[in-house]
Amino acid sequence: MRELFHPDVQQVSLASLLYALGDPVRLEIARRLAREGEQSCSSLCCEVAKSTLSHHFKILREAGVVFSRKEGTQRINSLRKAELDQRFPGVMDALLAVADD
Amino acid sequence: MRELFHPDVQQVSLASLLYALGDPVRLEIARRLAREGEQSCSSLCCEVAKSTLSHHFKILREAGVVFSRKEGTQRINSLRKAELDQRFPGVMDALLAVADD
DNA sequence: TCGTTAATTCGATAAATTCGAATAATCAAA
DNA sequence: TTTGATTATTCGAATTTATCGAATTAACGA
Repeated sequence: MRELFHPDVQQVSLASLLYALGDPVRLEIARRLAREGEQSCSSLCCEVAKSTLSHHFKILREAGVVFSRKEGTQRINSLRKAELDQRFPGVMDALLAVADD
Repeated sequence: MRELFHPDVQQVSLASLLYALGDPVRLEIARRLAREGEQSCSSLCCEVAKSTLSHHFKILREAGVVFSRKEGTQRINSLRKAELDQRFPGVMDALLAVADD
């Protein structure tokens, strides 16, 4: 597995961030990473096919929402909260404070 | 022109709101409505075809972001700020405070 | 080296986006 | 009331994006 691209969050637009979070599966992933801390893709799995989940992680990663590091056969994902807070003050806190649907 | 559907904002999910705002054109429309107040579709026009703009307004409307009322041949659009604030406390304020890209 | 596990890539199908052209709705002037 | 101008929506086609299952890649451990 080659290393994955992680953008500088300063270069990410607000529209890109909202696009990444504007999907129920991706928003749920972000919420769980915020609440439960870093974890693998498979532990975050849900109702979609694993290839689709991989696609969702790619979008989250390329929007600067998550950081993924290799660990054995797994990829451990974490929310880039501090960087997002700096780039988009108050946004993630407000989003994460909204009650689940 | 028949009347348009406007959902109860209480029924709108956060993912739907973020999906609606997760497009550069639609985000710009919301920002301008917040900054400049209500206005017609055409005064908000931009780089996209008018049929595309009409589609963007439909998405914003169905996500509870904008309210559109008829006025002559125009449609006057406004941001449903108070209702959004009640449903998603702090979210719109944080988003609108982010500097333009 | 063989399995096992975890995740990505590939190829096909389904769904959404975009555009220009055509249509609809409203108003104002003749 | 009919005609023309303005504004916005709807339609149909082309492009792009999303989703799935199958195949592949990568890393580990027996």
